[in-house]
Amino acid sequence: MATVNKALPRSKDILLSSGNSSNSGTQNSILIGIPAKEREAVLSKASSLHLQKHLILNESGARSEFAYFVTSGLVSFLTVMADGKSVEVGLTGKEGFVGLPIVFGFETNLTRIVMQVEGSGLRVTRADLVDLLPGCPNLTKSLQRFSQVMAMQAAQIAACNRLHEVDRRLARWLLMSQDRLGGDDVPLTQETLAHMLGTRRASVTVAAGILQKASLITYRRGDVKIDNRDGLETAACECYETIKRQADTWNNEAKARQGS
Amino acid sequence: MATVNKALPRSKDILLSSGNSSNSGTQNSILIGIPAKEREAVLSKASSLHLQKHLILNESGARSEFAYFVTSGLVSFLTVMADGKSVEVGLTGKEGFVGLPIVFGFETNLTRIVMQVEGSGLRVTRADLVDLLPGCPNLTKSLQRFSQVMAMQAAQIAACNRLHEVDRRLARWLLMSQDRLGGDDVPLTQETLAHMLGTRRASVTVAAGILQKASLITYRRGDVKIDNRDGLETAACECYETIKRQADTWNNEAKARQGS
DNA sequence: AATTGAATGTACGCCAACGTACAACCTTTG
DNA sequence: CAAAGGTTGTACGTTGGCGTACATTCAATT
Repeated sequence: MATVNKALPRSKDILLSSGNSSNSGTQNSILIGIPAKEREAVLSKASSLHLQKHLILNESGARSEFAYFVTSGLVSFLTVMADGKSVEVGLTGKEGFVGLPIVFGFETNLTRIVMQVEGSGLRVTRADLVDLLPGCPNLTKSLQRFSQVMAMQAAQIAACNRLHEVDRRLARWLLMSQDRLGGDDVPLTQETLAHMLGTRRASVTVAAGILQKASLITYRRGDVKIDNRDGLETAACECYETIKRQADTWNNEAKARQGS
Repeated sequence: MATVNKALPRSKDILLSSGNSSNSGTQNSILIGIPAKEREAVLSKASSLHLQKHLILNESGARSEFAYFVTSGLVSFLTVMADGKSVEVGLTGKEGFVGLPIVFGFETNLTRIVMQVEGSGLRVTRADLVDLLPGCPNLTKSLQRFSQVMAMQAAQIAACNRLHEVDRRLARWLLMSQDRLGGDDVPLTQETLAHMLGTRRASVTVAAGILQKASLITYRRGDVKIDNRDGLETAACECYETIKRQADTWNNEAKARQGS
């Protein structure tokens, strides 16, 4: 069971570059989908950061000081209970954004937001983002729509976590993260997976064993490799498909806007 | 287990009045919190409806044709699986709104939205709402903030459904609905509660029995009465408190705006 | 008042997952 | 190379909830 959080590292961000980081922004779907003028405005205020594994972008219940346009890696939104148990309620990658409460004028963020797979992102301060938004209607709209996509994802995951077995949920999770990462391996320990699935580490071992025996995945310490994607889709619950349909709507939209 | 949905009644709405229903709008927190001019604009396009029990305001996956400003009753947002099992991912009453996808420009709504306790609401068509929003910045902002409140609620409920036992979840649910309904009885059958908690009807019977034996509630067929609210708060999981804090932020905000 | 149908109580075997513990294992570090 | 520490495998009894079935009770008709 999502063992009690033993001081997850709150490591220092590594600053890659600051100010007008012209090309790095082109990795994030949201920034890609807005007019160059708005994008430049954001980039002028953004710092390009390496976001290392287990970095907490926002602690549960804490004030959101920064917003992030994720450009690579895997970010997970966790609801954390008083006893340290946690469940993932959302997942995003280079198509995503962290800091929605700021956009909507809320102080704090209920969920803990963690880098599950290291990556990079563009960071903007709360104050800068608040200043930027009124002059960036397309960005604003894009972020609002993104918030809806994440809300729908949360609704589906909520039901999934209640109704489906660990091995199916694990399969769903692996597919979702592959979609967001690209490539076919997911560098994660079973401990971490347990936190996200809201289950015990031992249950993940068993579930992963089932998938491996079926030749769908192979894994070594801290690294899951997906061998048979189609098989994994069959092993996963219907929720994968449902969430994917939503996510695709979102992604296609971004691509469509890119043309304009 | 959330027994398979046997043709929930899709009963006819009962039209109470149409057009400029001047005073009925004052029951909904969102409408209360916006300037009179915007409120009047909405009311001029709204139909005041009685929303009977089990009325489906939006079917899972269906296109949202109408939006509703709820003025009384209890509305629940359910994620429904292919086999008919369901879990509640959100709950609202006279402080709420149905039709967020329309606000954000999405076609469909993933969740089924049902009247769990009969009430009333102001209905606006999709087209009318879309026309209204550009001229109503306060309303727009209010709806966007409401969407965030519901998203946070979904995140907490998601984790709760995974991590907490039926009787604690039931206690949480009763408290949440009492907050939204006022009074101290919740007119619901155990079958309905099962759908929302994502569990079997028989499990609800047992859980309700536990709460009744502890003198926290009494119930007869289709009606739960809350006898000891403080006791029920102790019996409930931490999620009740967490969600309430969020909801209060929202409600206080609405009240504050009312002064302006 | 009798009848009907819905709502509730309860019981059965069963199973997935729990909490816990410990051994085995691999990778890194000194 | 040995030690150390994180990662994984596995096992134990326990438990909450499942699926199902059937009996009971109540409320609303006729």
